Amino acid sequence: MPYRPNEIEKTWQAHWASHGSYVARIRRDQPKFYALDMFPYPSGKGLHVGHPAGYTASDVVCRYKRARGFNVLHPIGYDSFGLPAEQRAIEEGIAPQVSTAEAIETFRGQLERLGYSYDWSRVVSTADPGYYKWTQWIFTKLYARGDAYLGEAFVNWCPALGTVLANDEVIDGRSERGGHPVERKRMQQWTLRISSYADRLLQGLDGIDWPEATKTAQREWIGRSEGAFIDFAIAGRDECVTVFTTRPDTVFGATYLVLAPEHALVDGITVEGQREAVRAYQARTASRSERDRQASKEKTGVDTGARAVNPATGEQIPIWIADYVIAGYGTGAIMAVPAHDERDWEFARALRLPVREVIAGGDVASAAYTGGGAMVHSGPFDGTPTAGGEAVRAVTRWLAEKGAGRATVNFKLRDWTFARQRYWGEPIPVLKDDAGQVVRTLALPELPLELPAVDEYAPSGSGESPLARAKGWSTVDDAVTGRTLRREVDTMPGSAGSSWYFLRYCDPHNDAEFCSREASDYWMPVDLYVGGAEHRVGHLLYSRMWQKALFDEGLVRDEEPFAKLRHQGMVLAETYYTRGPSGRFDHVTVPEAVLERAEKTARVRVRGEEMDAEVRWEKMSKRKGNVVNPDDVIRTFGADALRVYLCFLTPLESDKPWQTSQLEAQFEWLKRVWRLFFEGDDDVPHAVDVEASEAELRVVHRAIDKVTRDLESMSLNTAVSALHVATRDLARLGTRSRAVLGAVAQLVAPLAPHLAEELWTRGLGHPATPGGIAYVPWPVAEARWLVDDTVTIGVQVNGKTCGTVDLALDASEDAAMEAARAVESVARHLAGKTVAKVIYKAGKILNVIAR
RNA sequence: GCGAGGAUGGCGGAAUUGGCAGACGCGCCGGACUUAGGAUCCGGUGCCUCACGGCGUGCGGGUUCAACUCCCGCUCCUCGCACCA
Repeated sequence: MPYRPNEIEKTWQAHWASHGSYVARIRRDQPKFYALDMFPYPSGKGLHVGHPAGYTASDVVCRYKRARGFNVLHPIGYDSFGLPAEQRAIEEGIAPQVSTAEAIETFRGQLERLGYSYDWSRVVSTADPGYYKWTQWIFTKLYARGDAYLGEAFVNWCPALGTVLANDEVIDGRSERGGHPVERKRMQQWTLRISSYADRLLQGLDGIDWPEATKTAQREWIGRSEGAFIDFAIAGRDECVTVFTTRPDTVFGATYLVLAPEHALVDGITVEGQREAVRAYQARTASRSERDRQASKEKTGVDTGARAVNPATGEQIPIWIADYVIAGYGTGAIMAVPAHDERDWEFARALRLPVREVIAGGDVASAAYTGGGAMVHSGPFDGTPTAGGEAVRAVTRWLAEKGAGRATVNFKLRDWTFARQRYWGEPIPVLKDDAGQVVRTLALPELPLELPAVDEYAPSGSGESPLARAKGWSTVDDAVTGRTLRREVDTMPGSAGSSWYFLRYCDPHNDAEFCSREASDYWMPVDLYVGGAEHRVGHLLYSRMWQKALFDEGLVRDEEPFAKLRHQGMVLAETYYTRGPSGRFDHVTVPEAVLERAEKTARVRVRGEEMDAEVRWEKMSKRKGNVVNPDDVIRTFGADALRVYLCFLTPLESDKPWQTSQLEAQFEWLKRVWRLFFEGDDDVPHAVDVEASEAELRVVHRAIDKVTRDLESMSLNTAVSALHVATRDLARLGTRSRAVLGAVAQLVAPLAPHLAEELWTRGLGHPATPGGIAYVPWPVAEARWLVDDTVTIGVQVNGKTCGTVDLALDASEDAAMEAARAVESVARHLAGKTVAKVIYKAGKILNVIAR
């Protein structure tokens, strides 16, 4: 019988499940290996082939590590709170608990059919009360630490829908559904003080093995900058405006101040004559969406009429408001030094404000000069060079002595708004009084605080969460305080449950603790985390913060959760665009037929009509009609072929253009592997106990060596190609050696585990053990089979290759020259010339310099 | 604008870190076997050239006996961030 993946894959999946082949236990006599996949959001649409791209890579590594004697923890679960289920609840009235449970069942089946070696006994689901009990408990810890607080935050408020929208529900300043205008509205929101971890989040990056691009993204997101606060007294008032600047050395050039329009001091300091203009400008700013603000960098602003005193010069300078100053960064106020800051320069030019040069070296009349040089027009500091930071330090010290400033470090990182006005999330375990003040958080015995059943999932219309409708739930006669209190009706964001799930996997059934120290001390940190790069500053930063908070509480040993991180590329598919109403190719379509096809264009038939289309490679998504369902692929080619294909197509981190022909090619390769082990319709095994030939040993040990090195470095595509080569060569040699074929089965096992189990047992006659081939010790490459006695090296004349020659590895230079001269093409190049010099690196190259 | 990464055949990609560029696979061309084939197998395939040979890793320089690889200067692409003081 030929290779029939559907039959053998089912058999082995059942074997692994019934024997608990991949159930992980703490074993102190073995090194541990914790491989983590970013758990999926279980959407109703099921898995698409984008998920297996990363999951396969980590599974290959896990299977390899088991064979290398590691005790592997490879869990999976579901990030099951989220908007799509909530949206379905609103639209169709289906409880998210129900639709999510269904989706999880679908996902589970699909993941099982891909042959992943997950420990299915450790599945977690963030929407499960047994799980979110601990998410809530950690929240109370954060609250106790002062890391969770009620703060004011801007939300996307849509008056027409009467609801707060998530960022991804707002497109171009309008609601995704209905296209209603969306405003920025200040609301009291639970907020996590991630900013107080900024320095540690920055420093922790130095010690972890992550893609450099991701570390850079986090560093920039955190945005540390050193500088100073400088106080500018307001003329005629007791107050002062504190600004943050990284260039205190330019303070003598500060010719005006700018406050963000939202700055708290604006109303108080604005002079009567300017009040109307200031109000109008504030209103204008509030109505402009973030997007509009970004689109136009034209400098606008209004003078408040108030004056501040420059503490360096003693001069009075105007105080303006302008939207180029961001309320949320620094102090929301700047000292403008138009001579040496491009933004200030543009503003000064647009509004005819004075420019004063205080650093020599540029022509500040024509452009801001941001380079270095000697200080000028700066009183006692004239002549001080800016190089080396001396000027900054000296001026900061001087201001500090005058009581007008101090050195500081500022971060871009803003606190994390940790509340959604939504039903489908973890209830925040807090009781408040009627004034909205927090009375207490719930204690562990009161957790989980479960979501109440509601009749209606739509937002309340007042901006409150749908939980506010559940009166019986939201009002509590509290036995602890003896008062009637109100529950928090906001829920946590999707990123809550995913910020610690990797810890719960270590001890998923623990009722007494979120995760025992014993379990986390053994399994943590994660040795390999594979997931999409889109989470580089979200989930991957939040998780690091929670880990640090838990570390501070003594609840975990490690300060960093993920020792090694790798991203997988996206799976891309061809997407067809036809002409939309605008005449441009901007309308996504799924053609009935492709009639003609060029590289980037095609002639297609859509609803019986022929038309031109553009073809682009884009990320698979349901909306674009270009998704490939793994179930369909598995039905035709098997999970093993899909796994091998995903590994082979491109390096792990590169995007993967979906090509069915390449998938088929890997299926064909697996068939060739099958035929290496079985003969004829009755599957007569080839393997016999004969001594392997030297040629066979060379092939197989070379493959062992290459595949081992490639799996270590996660170079899965080249590992597959090494196996292609070995399969081809062994087929030519007609290999029957049980030992050689055994090694082949083992090398194939991480990539195509079902096939390998079949080859190992039925093909080679090994008994089927509970653990299977994954636990058979990995073969070792013997060095003597890796080197050839003879090598083919290139022969160059004057640095240009003109032939090759086969030589003993240790051949002398004379022997090499003799052999080279015997090669006709080399002789031709040497004809009529005299050899001036010979460069010979044994086993590498022979280069003859001839004149 | 800032930051990061990249550019190798018709395509996806290799190249032990300075030593035969193009492994492996797709595609294409040709062949064997076959009643048949979505069974299987073999050969060819960077470009120019009948050939000898020449040219080739985004472009221009440089270092070197030797450069995809190192150095200098550009161009283009992709992805982030985007008035962060």
